[in-house]
Formats: sequence, C-alpha cells, structure tokens
Amino acid sequence: MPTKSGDRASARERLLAAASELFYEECVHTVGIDRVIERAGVAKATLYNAFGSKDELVRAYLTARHAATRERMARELEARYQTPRQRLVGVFEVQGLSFAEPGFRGCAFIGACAETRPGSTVEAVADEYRAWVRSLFLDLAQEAGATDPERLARQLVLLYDGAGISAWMDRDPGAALAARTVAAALVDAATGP
Amino acid sequence: MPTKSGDRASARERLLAAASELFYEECVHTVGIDRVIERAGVAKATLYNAFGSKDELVRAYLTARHAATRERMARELEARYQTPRQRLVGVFEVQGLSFAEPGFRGCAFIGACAETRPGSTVEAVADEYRAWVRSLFLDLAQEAGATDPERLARQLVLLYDGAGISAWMDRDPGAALAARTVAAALVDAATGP
DNA sequence: GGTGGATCAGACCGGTCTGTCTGGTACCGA
DNA sequence: TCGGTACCAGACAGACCGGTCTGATCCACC
Repeated sequence: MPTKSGDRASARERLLAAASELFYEECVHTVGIDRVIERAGVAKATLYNAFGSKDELVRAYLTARHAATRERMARELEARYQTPRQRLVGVFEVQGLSFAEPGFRGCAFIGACAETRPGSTVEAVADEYRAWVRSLFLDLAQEAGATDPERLARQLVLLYDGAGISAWMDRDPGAALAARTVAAALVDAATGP
Repeated sequence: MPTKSGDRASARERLLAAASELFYEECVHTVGIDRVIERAGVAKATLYNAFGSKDELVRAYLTARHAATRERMARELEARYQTPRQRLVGVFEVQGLSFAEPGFRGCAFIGACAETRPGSTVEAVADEYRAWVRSLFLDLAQEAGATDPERLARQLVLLYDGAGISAWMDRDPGAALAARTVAAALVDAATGP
C-alpha cells in the first residue's frame, strides 16, 4: 500500500469499478473521463493522481477483469468437477454461466483489442489473457492424459472463442452448450477409451 | 445510376476503396474523415454529397465487404470442390486463404461491432453477415444430407468464428487448418458412414 | 488546535472530430 | 460560346475529449 490512507484505495476502487462497468457496457473510446468520474463520484484530479492517464485506467480495467475471470473459473471448476476430464468439458459450462448474465456483451478483451491499433497497451494485456486461456486448456489436457495435449487444447480454444462470439453477436447464450457437446467428443477422442 | 456522369461513380468508388482500407487496417473510430478524403484524393464536400455522413460511409464499407466475402467464398468453393461434403470442409480452407493475406486484421464485422454501442447502424449489417455465415453452413449441411443440419451448421459456425479469433488475436493463421480437421470429423459424424 | 496530504468541484487549454459553407475550376451538352 | 454541374481546396463552426491547474474542503495525525 503506497499510502496509509484507506480512502485512497477506496477512491481507486470506486474509479476502477465505474470504469469497468462503463468500458464493458459501452465501448472504451465512447466513454469519456467525465463519465467515469461522474459515476465514481470522484474528482478528475483524483483519477489522474491514481492512474496517470486514461490508457492506464483501461489497462487496469482489463487486468482486473482478467484476474476476476481467472479466479471465477478456478473456483467454479474446483467446486463443480473432480477429474481433469470433467473439468476440461466443464470450462464450457462455466463459460455458459457468464453468457446468461444480464449485462453480457461478449469478451472484453476481444472488444478492447478491436478498438485499438496494433501495438497498443491493451494488446499486451489481451495477450496475457489469451495465454491464460491456452494454458487453462493445455494444463487440463495434460492432466487428463491426452495423447496430444497441444492439439486438444488448440481445438478447445477454437470452441471456446467460437462460443463467445456466437453468444455475443448472435445473442445466443446456448452456444456454450453446443460447444460443450463438441468438446466432450473431442476430449473422448483424445483421451482414448 | 442516379446521374449520367461516370466521374461521380469514380469518386464514390475511390472514396469507398480508401475508407475500406483505412477502416479495416485501423479502427473505424480512429480514422477521421480527413484521412479518408486525403487517401481518396477527393474533396470533403464530395464525400458528404455521396454518402451523407460518416455512419453511412461505414455502412457502405461493411456492406461492400460482406458482398466481397460472399462472392469470394462462392467462387472458391465452386472452383475447388465438387460435393457439398467437400465444400463444407472447404469453407475452412478458403477461410485460411484470407488469414494468410498480408493485411489480415481479423473479422471486420466483429471489429466494427466491438466499436459501436448496441443498436447502432453497423449492428444491422453485422447481423446480415452473421445470417449469411449460418446459412452458408446450413445449406451445405442440408445438401450433404446431414442427419441434423441445424446442429451441424451450428457446430461449424463455432469453429469458423473460433478460427477467426485465433488467427487474429493469437496471430496464428494455421488456426484454419486446426478448425478444418475438427470440422471434417464433425461432418463425417453427422453424415453417417 | 494546528498541519499536511488527499480530495473535491470545476474552469481552462490545446487538440481533434464531424459536418457545413464559400469560392474557384474543369468539363459537358446545347 | 454559354450555362449547369460536379468537383476541388480549405476555412469555419460547434462539440467533445484528454489532461492540467487552481483554490477550497475534509480528515487523519501530531
């Protein structure tokens, strides 16, 4: 903690919460600084004191979202399923939970990446997220004893992304179940009888 | 043709070509009108005379891209493959061609949709594109005699979108081949022995 | 009670954006 | 040759944005 004051962390948290809501609900570039500080109930100088720039605020928003997604996935997988094989398929069921939530607007990292030119700050955060998705499937595929874990993981990533796109653009939350069905077949085929 | 002059169409075409390049290479919202008219070598008043607003220019850009994608897919499928079953899998090979092109920056409709708030003009054009993708797979699945064409088409759409995301965000043009492999297995399973 | 740091409210600056308007020019049919 | 039309170049208006700065206020700590 850089300062002894708890209020500063609170202001920072309110700022981050407001920015996360607005940046996700609407786009990053359509949400101005004034909107963020208005919702957070915070002065503009406080925002720039805490984050330094809008770009850093966006970075913090994506980093926090990445952490939340990762934690939620780990928590749900552990609570719901026992074996790596079950969890490999269960990822799509957990994904389906977020699709069904009221404010679902597609993958935040895909959205943020589409708004920025290549080489920007958000691309690096998105790369971290993408690496996590790959390792999520790869680790489970290895634990499940797949004959070719890399190959299986790559296939499941395709389904994972495809489900996210369909749920968002086609407004079809059931895409997760369709992906789950295919994933189960792929896992069965890759882990042998 | 609204006017007898051929130059007007030429100015419009140059405008649309310049807008398409810029809107796709960079984002829609980062490209200003001035950039477009500069590349097209056209006066600003001409742009507003031809399109009326930037929003209509974006709409024309997406509509033209949709038409080009549709025509290219139809042409390549017809030239390369004979049976509906071959074409069902061949879609992913044609998709892989675009991934390998130098300026590939992901699906233009996903990108444009991520930049705009829901209910905007581009959403309608994106919906048309999405409907075409679905019908592309659905028609071929029916022609191929799939036991459940709807189900097969939905699965292949997942792979199609997933491949597009991986090719773009993971900079992995080979995603189309990975999708093709899974697609072939799904088609085999759905069309019987 | 006093002090210093964090915060607040909001004016302000420089820049960029979309869209309009003006004036000058090239061309084309009558 | 003349008149209309499309075009060009660019100034301009109005709005918005990110970011800085000022001065007042609040609050924890000494």
